[in-house]
Amino acid sequence: MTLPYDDEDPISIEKYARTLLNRTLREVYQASQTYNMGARGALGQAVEKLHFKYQPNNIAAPDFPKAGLELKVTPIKTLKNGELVAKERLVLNIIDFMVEHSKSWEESSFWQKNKRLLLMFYLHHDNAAIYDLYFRLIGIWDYPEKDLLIIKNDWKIIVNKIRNGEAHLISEGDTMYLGACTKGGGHGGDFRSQPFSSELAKQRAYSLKKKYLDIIISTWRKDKRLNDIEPIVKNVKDLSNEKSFEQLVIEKFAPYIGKSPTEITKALGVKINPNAKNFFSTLSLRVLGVKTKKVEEFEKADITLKTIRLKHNNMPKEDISFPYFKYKEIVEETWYESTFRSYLEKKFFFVIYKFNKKGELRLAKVMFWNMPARDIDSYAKLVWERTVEQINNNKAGDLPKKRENYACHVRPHGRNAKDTDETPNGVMLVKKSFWLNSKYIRDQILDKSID
DNA sequence: GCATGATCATGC
DNA sequence: GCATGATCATGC
Repeated sequence: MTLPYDDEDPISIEKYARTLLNRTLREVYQASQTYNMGARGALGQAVEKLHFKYQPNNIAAPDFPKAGLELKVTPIKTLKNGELVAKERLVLNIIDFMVEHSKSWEESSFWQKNKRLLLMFYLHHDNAAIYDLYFRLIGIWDYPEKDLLIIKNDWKIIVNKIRNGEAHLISEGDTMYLGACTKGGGHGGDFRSQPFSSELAKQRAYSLKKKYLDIIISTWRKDKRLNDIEPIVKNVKDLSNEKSFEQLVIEKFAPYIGKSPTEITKALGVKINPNAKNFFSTLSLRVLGVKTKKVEEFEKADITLKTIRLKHNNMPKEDISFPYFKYKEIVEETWYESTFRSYLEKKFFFVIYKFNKKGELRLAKVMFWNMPARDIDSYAKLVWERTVEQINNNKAGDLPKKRENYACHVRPHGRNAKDTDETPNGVMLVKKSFWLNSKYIRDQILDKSID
């Protein structure tokens, strides 16, 4: 059968893909309802069959092997402020723990299949048949060289966990752009064996983080929000196989360890209002050489920059809060797919200051941190489950306290006591959220380098 | 000195 | 007006 495009030529394929831009499959193909409408991935399969005229496959090579292109059909949505963002992460191929560990980067299943993506973003609609969804952005995505260095390092982190017999301890927070997300069995229910440990590990697939997709979308749309974002890595040569992004960032702070915020400001030769509430975060941005409000790499990797001030006994002055939860929504969640768990799987960048004996603040240390998978599925899980149980038992007024759990607790988090939310039992109660305990944070950051 | 409850400041 | 991150106040 003659194809309506040249399957050896990526540009021809991209051009042909774009004929679906701002259209639906039904408009183009008068599609019947033959295919499974609701199934996940059904639209992708329909695009392969109806539009590209090939049978969906399950091979290790890209979908268009001769052109070296992997086709991905993935949803976007519009936020209340009109911004267009990815609806979810982009799930790529499943990782075969038994095989992947023996591969080099070049031979890896990720690189073999996904080195060049043909992305077709469609606008998500809750109740629409797959034939009635509109394609809004279509194009080939070539990872910028700088991104590729970070992705390559991400891949090493994932594979090293397998090599260390820790496939069961992989967390999306371990990596920056390339994640290893759970796949199958209701997300986290499908277990596989791993080569260097007898522990079963959740089946995982490579994925591109949602925030990484957001930047692809913004880039293609030339969104204004890109003006607020500036990269730390100005030049590809800033990174190498020997120097990861994290190391580069830590090096940028190294000259200022032991210095006061004022001294750092002076040394940088910048003017920042020391009374502004965002003084510390602005100072960190300037140390990183970023003049705008946001760091590109942090945005794409969904890394939260947090300033922590340690008291003289190394205890952080404050606990770390998360957004409040809605009582009626949290009881409908499962732990594994809970909002709280998704917050905990993110990476943090801690800029840690410490009060010295005279009560003066000095930069003590910077570090990237994400909550170890073990802690997430033990301490945090217990607190979350107890919280749901109490709310369900009409005891939303008595949720896990700080002394009850080593890592986290629940406490009010509204504008004031009158800022309330309705419980499943119809009672109005002050808004609450999960918090990470200062003591737990202390133990996570404690190191001989702080004294 | 810490746990707990409460509120502030900022930005959208 | 509200969400969110940051911080304060009180009492044990």
